[in-house]
Amino acid sequence: MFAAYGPQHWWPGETEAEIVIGAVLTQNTAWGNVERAIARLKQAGCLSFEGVHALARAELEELIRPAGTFRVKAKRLAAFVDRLVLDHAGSIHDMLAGDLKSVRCRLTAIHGIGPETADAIILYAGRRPTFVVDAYTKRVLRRHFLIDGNASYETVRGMFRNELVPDPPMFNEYRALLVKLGKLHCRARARCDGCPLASLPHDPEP
DNA sequence: GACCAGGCACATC
DNA sequence: GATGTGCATGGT
Repeated sequence: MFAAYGPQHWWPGETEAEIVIGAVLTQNTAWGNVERAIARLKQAGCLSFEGVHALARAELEELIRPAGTFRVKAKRLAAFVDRLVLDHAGSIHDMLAGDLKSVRCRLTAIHGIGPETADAIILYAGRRPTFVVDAYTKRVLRRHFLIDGNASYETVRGMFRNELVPDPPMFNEYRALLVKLGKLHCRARARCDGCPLASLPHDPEP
């Protein structure tokens, strides 16, 4: 995939705060809408943990509105920065330090941070070796008959963790390339009845 | 107008 | 433990 598509330059964010905020905002949301919300936060001078923490809930909601489900996501971002400030004195490095299992539990205990968002934060903001499993990853693996349709998040994550050298930059690139390929699969199937992809399992599994 | 997009929490069975 | 539903915007 790397030979075919080259580096994907993920995560598209400059700071740890921007990565975390993007990870929450992109939940069930197209990235283009997330970019617009992030641009509004930046414009308001609030694209930081302190900035988000200082905002009133209604202000935060209004700024991130383009990303959709803005009330839900404002609550989740507020929950994250609250834990960051209260438990780690506002230090993201402190929050992401310690053994990976503990860090993962710490993150998933926060309202609005599920397994995928936690792994995205750990890999892309913490640059630590955990694999992010998303719908595209499952789609690509399933269409290559590497998993079946009901494989759990942890099962798929375990495949990468057990069979690859835990190298964060490689995990970063691998997952980004899976998303790239997953999108191509999706589009190719949508417009090309005769292409070889059409013979692969449908989504969802028939 | 329907469907989907780099999920998650919550209710219910 | 498995399944269903609400959240809400913007692009196709």
